Amino acid sequence: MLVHLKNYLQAKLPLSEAQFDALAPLLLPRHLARQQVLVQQGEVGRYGAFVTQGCLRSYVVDKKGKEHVLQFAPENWWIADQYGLIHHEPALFSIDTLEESQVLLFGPDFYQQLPQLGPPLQTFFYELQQNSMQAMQKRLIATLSATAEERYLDFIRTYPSLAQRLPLRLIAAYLGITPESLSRIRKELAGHR
Amino acid sequence: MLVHLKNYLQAKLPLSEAQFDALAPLLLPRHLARQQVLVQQGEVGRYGAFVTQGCLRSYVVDKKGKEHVLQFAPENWWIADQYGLIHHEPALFSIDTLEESQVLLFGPDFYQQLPQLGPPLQTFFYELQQNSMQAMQKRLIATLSATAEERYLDFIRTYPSLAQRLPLRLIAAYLGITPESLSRIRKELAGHR
DNA sequence: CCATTTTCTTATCCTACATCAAGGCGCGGG
DNA sequence: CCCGCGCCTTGATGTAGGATAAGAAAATGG
Repeated sequence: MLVHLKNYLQAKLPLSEAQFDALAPLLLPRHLARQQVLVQQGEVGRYGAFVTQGCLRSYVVDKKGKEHVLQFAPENWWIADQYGLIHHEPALFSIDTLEESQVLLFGPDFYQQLPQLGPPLQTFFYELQQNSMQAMQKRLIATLSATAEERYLDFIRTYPSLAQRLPLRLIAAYLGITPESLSRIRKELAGHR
Repeated sequence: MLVHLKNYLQAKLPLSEAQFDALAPLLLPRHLARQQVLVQQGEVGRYGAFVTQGCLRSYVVDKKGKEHVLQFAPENWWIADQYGLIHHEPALFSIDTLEESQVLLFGPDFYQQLPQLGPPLQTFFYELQQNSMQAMQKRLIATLSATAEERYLDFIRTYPSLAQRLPLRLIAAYLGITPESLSRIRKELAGHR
């Protein structure tokens, strides 16, 4: 599965064999069944993941027991509680698999080793972080200012492959509405064609 | 006003005179009147700011003309559209002053020069960014899962000094509700004492 | 220091979405 | 084959917060 990561990286930046070989030992290939919990909200997590196959998500469970999905991570996405991992603090959210998946796990050492991996990789991960920050900002803005229907259309744009692949209750948990409401929104949208 | 920043930094990390002197030229002290726009949503911004006096905010205006506040920045806070600044891209949000303020402005060069400022400062700004990432995550989670009243209590905890200092419509724009609703919530809370 | 604008409150009515409840459909296991 | 069970839909009703309006209080600026 490491070869998958190599292809992914080489498509995005110039990367020598030596540089990739320095990165590889930090990553642990792993096969995960469906519904496996990788990080548990409130506990100190040990891993983040790069997804080569399948799909993961990060989510919180609120006091009323309701789930809220923060992020989906299908193929070629990174997912982690970066802050908790680096600072060895309890995670704000959980991470689990939605399907049988292939992942490359990394621990806190990954972030410590980053500076030694050379400028191209270091810059790449730095930008990755900035992108994720910006994505989060956009999401907050959308949550504050858009209707459920607009956010659903946004979701389809962000994760085109997932709209059909995931059960509707997960999409609803991402949008911050109930499955019933999403069902009605879909009906509404279907009618308008 | 640079001395203000120096005190702030020295309280947080070991910092030599030479290191501070390398940082100082990147910062432009500036006095701003109330309601001055520093960054305009949709335009390429030129500055971020460290606030030594007064208060700024970042916010978006949605298509219905409603304002949504992303962040407040009173004394000793940093505020910037980091992504847009670094990538010379149009800002996702605006930044303006809520009061007459003293700030230290910085441009895109600030981020370019960071690696040359030495480990303590570089690490500090790296962690600053992680904190802001985590704050954003917490905020997204709260927006998705908490009621307006809970978020108001959260706000008071996050910005104790601002609850009395800012007009209620700004707090409402931060919480994602109308001033009328916030007024009701306050009444409700006052009654329960 | 007055005129004007902004700010805050309160009341009434309205709407997007939640909650509760029931029924249909596809699907894997005995 | 049919039972049970997620999953999705649909309907009826409830509710948090929005929209609108109006008036009092406070801040701002000429």
